[in-house]
Parts: sequence; C-alpha cells; structure tokens
Amino acid sequence: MDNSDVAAVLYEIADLLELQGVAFKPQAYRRAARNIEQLDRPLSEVVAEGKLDEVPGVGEALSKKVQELLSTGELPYLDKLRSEVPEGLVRMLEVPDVGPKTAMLLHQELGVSSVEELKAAALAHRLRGVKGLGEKTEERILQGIKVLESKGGRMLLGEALPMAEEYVEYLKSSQRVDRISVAGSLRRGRDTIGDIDILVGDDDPGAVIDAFAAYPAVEAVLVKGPTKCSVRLDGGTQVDLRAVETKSYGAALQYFTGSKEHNVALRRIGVEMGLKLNEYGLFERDSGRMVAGATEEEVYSALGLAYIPPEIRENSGEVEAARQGRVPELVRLDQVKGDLHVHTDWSDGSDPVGKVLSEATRRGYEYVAITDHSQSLKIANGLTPERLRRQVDAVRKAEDLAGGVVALAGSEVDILPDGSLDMPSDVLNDLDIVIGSVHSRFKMDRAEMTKRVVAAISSGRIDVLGHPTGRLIGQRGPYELDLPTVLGAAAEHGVCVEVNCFPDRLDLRDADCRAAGARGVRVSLGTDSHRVEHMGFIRLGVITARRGWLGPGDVLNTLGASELAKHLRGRRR
DNA sequence: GCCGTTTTCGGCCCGACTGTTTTCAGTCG
Repeated sequence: MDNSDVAAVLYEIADLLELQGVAFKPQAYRRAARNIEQLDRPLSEVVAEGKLDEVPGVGEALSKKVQELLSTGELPYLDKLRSEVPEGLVRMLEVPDVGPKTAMLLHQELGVSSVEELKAAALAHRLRGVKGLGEKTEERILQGIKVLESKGGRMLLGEALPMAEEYVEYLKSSQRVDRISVAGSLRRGRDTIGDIDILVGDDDPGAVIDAFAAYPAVEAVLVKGPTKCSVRLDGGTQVDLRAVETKSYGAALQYFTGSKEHNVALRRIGVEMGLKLNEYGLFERDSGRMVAGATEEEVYSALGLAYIPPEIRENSGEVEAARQGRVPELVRLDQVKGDLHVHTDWSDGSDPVGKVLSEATRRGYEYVAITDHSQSLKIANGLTPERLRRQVDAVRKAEDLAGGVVALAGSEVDILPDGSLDMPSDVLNDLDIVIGSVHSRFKMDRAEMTKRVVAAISSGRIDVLGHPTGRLIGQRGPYELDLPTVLGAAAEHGVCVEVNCFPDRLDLRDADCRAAGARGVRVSLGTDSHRVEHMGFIRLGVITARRGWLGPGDVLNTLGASELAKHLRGRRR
C-alpha cells in the first residue's frame, strides 16, 4: 500500500462523511490526503521514523488510522462508513449540480443510489417531484450525466493549453480588454486539466463576456451573469470566465489560479495579520481599506511573502519557503538550449534528419539529439547496429549542411528484460548521447523491474534514463518501480533521468522531478518528437520541471553546446 | 479531525450564480 493508495482511502472517507452531512471532517481528511500524496518519500519510511504526525493535517486520530491501514491493509472505520452509504452515491457527486445534500436527498426520496439510477429517474421526470428540485434542475442533471458519459475524465495539459490560448487570442482580437490571462490548474501547469479558467480585468467587462459566450466553438452557455460566464465547448470541455475590475486583477488572478489549498494557506496568513483576502483584493479587516490587489506580486508582498510562481502553488512547502525568502529559482523555457530526444524517419518518426535540424535552428537551439529506436523495437523500425553506424554518418553530414546547430548522434536504446542494452557497447561508445528506455515486459514485479533499470544505469553505457516510469496518462499507470532506488543509482553513476515532454507521458511527473532534484539527479528534457511539430512540446517538460521545483542547474539541457559535449564525453571514457 | 503570536476550545475562506424560494440553500470554484 503506497502513499497514493492511503490518500485514496482518505479521500473516500471524506466523500462518505460529506454525504452523511458531517461538517469539517471532510476537509480535514482531504487536507491530510493531499499532503500524503505529495510526500517525496514512502509513508512507511515516515512511520518508521515516528514522524507521521509531522505531516501537516495528520493529527492523533488520523495518524492511528493511517498506521492501521499501512500495517493491516484494512480500515474498519472505512468499512463501517461504506456500509452506511450506498456505493454509487459517491460517484453521483461527479455529476455537475449534484452535491452531497442533493445526492442524499435523492437517495432518501427516490431510492436512487447510482448514476445510472439517477439518469433513469431524471428521464422519467421523477426528480421534479422532489421538494426543492424542479424542472430545470432535472434538465441540468440530465445534461451533466450526458457530458460525464461522453467526456469522462480530464484533458491533457498539452491539449488544454493551445485550446485556452486560442480562446484568449479570440477574446483579445474581438474586444478591447485591459488584462486577460488563463488561470486555474492550467496556469499551474498540472499534467491534466478538468476545465479551462480564463480571467479578465476590465472596468466594463460586459462586451468581453458577450464575446466569450459567442465564441464559435461554444455548444451551450451554462451560466451567465455580469461578472461570470461558463460555457461548454463542442467536445465537452467546460470553460469558465470571470471578470473583475482592473484594480482587483492581481488578487483575482491569484485567487483563480489556486490551488485551493494554497489560497487557504494565504488567507490564514492574512487573518493572522488582520487582513482579509478575496478575489477583489487584500483588505484591512477593520477599516476595509484596500492594501493590495492590482498585481499578484503586490498581494504576496503585502502578506510578507516572496512571489511564488504559479507552478508550485500547491501548498507543499512553497508558502513557508516564501516566508523565509527561499523560493527556488525555477528553470525557464528560454534557458533550454536544445532538445535531447527526437526521432526521425530512420525509425518511427516521419521527418528526415535535415528537417529536424532546420526546426532546431528555427527554435534558436544550440543542439538537438537524434535518438532513434534500437532493433528490438521492431514495430518502430528500430535500428540495427549497422544501420545506426550509417545513421551516425548521415547525422554528421546533415550537421555540416545545417549551418551552426550541433547534431548529437544518439540512440534511444531498449533496456531489455534482463537489464542489458539492445546495442553492442562499441557502437554505443561512438555515440554522442544514449538514452536507455524500457519498451517491453511492462508487467514485471517491482523487484525485477527495479533490478532491470538499475542494471542499465550501472552499465556506464547510458547517459539518460528515458521516460523512467513508463506511464501513459489516462491509459496506463507507471510500471512497478522502486523510484527512490533508481534515483539513488542514477545519482551514484551520474546518469540523468528524462522528463519526457510528450503530452500523454510527462514522465517523470512533477512530484518525481522534485524527488530527483532532492537527490541531486539532473533531468534531461526531451520531446520524444516523431515529427517536427512535436518539438513544441518542450514547454510542457519545462512546466513539469518547474512544478518539481527544479532550477536551471538541475536540467541537463540548460548547458551550452560545449559544456554539454564536455559532460557527455567525460562519461564516454 | 486539526490546530494555536488573541484560543487546548471553538473556530475552520469566501463570494457568484441558480433555482425554487418568498429570504435562502446548495453547488461550485
């Protein structure tokens, strides 16, 4: 039972308590769950050191429950709650406009206890007979269930980001507007996004709100008032717009960027200082005088905090850091000097080497690594040793023609099930960079898989461990791997771990980046491009690294071409 | 259930919008 399993149990308890109408406890359970989720080491380790109650939000009662859960894998308290609340009711909370009160009411009045039964009841017009509910609520709930069924789940950061930027561009070009920004989890750069939030700062926002609702891709307007509008786009994505006066823009941007937990922490600080923080500004509680609000910087400063970049606003230590002026410098896109993982038409990519080099030049890169697959990945037309030798020559020639950009001849070599590499050592030694990746036998048990990966790291033949956990967001979880052990080996052998920038990978993920940074393991940003358009994914990797608190010094490809060459050559001896 | 530079008890962030109401509860972010 790992940290996320424990957190899942606590989240479920929170939902069940909420359905029962219990006040405050749900928040307490969720807070503890979140903090456990974000720990950078296994809970069992924390327990062994007797430091469980040092986790914020975990007190006496929760500490006992968590320990019981860890040692027995069971929790009678959860079983008791489950027996009191029908299973499907928790799922019903996912339906828009159905909260704990409504779910319980429907259960008691109509005997509804699942989303399916709720849908049937709504179709039979039985909801409108319940006291407090009417025709419109019934219709909204039905619509909500349909959206839930069709869309199911969250959107990738890499999908949501361009969608939101296009919306913002449309608003900017169709209406005069003082300030506008994406907010919410999208601005924080989470790897998946529930819905898109846009904030407008303008003293007369009526026209912008009308334009927002009139966006061509809008399928339905869900809510529309003088300061707020929500729409659903074709395809089911919900987009929320909020408008505030320009003088409140900074406070509102802070507020709507979140996270919720980060905001609560900030308000607590405000309360201690006799201040009130809301989306309109920071105010003296007694006099009501506005202290800050036009910019985010101003708000943080007035709370006695250093500015906190959006990506790390998760209430996982950043507020304390800001209080002590220890907010880390985070890596920026403009510091990345090249892409270290690109495929070409030699294996399963679709563009030739020359086109990749042109794109690298266009992006202002100093270098780009050509890293095609090795032969065991037959489905991807992986390269045999002979073909790889020929490709190296081709890459050198293309570099001569490219006029300036350095082409690193490399390989994404398979780490075979026994931990050996899918390419002879003498061939690897002639390359400029080697990424080792697992592409087969994902279902090994934890000990085996860890041994396999550590063997590759310890071989001295790879520079980078590619997409280290193998997850595909929304499709496949990470393979069983003892990441702390792997990071330990990487630190020992000077091997970098990749942040694969492909939208459905983002692997390492944010929290693992932080763990890597804490152990002094450098990360390597690679887009895993299979066509040159994919090279734009690099920014997703930068965002992920930032969410992992990584600075320029933690990222291999902030090195200039000559420093990088020196680093890599040093490993070749 | 947690937590403490007003508190070891009594708080727990705050506001917009909607629907079904005759003044507000529920949901959402």
